[in-house]
Amino acid sequence: MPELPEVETIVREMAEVNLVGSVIDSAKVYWPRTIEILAPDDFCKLISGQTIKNIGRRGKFLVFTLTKNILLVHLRMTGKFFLVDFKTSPTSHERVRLIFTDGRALRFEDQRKFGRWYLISPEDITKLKLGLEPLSSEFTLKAFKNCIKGHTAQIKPFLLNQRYIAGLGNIYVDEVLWEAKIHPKTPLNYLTKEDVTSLYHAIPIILYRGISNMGTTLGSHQANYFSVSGRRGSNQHQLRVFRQEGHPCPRCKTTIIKIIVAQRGTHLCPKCQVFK
DNA sequence: GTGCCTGTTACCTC
DNA sequence: AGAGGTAACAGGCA
Repeated sequence: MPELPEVETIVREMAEVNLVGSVIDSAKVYWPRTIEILAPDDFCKLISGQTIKNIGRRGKFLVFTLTKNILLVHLRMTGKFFLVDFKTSPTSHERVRLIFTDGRALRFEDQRKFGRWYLISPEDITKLKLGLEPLSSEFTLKAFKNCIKGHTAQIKPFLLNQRYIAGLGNIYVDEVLWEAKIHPKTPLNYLTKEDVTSLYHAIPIILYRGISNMGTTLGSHQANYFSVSGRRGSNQHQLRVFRQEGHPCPRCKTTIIKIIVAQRGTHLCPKCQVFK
């Protein structure tokens, strides 16, 4: 669930609640496999005493710049952060907790246990196999064309692959392809020049919309996306095709259908997005 | 209870 | 290169 807009919302909210500048007093690990690379004890020892100098994002990774290290967090399916008082007891899905010297604590909940934390040295951030940042200045039409060049894969799995463009997941890819009027199974080498241009423009449009709506929170159950303060996003009300099967296409009123592409549920308008 | 579905990614084989 | 399958894991849902 958390894709680029959700992660970006979390980053911004962490700044709003003045997490930058906080000093980590200690850490607790309730599910060891959340911590990659280091043994949980070593992780806790190493991170204790460090100050959060900055909080940013790279693709779907949260990037905490600490005094000595970089902390990368990937939320995968159900990872969530909450700011609590350090006295609050851990919840059943709490996997890691950072306790700050001011009495606050950052709780990491992750129902499905796929979320991962990586405490690395600053140099190692370059080892992330991530492609273009779609909302940065590096995402030019030229760079986009260049990253497509030579590939023959279907467009949807390509857009989901973080090594080419970083940050898109199943929801936003379906929305992008609807916006650009491209069928999800279209091979990259079949895209016209016009297709590539509309795709290039659709990506930031869809991502910025998601961010301005503070992310997508589908349904009501707990596994969903919630921001650090427990706020829901509202982008689910702006989805044009994702989980809209049976409803009319907002553009042409044709009934939205759901198919499977690369083993992923895929939503599209069969009239706007014709397979060529 | 049973089987199927789910927003992510890594790893494997062909 | 890319397609397809499996796995990690838990819970909702019919």
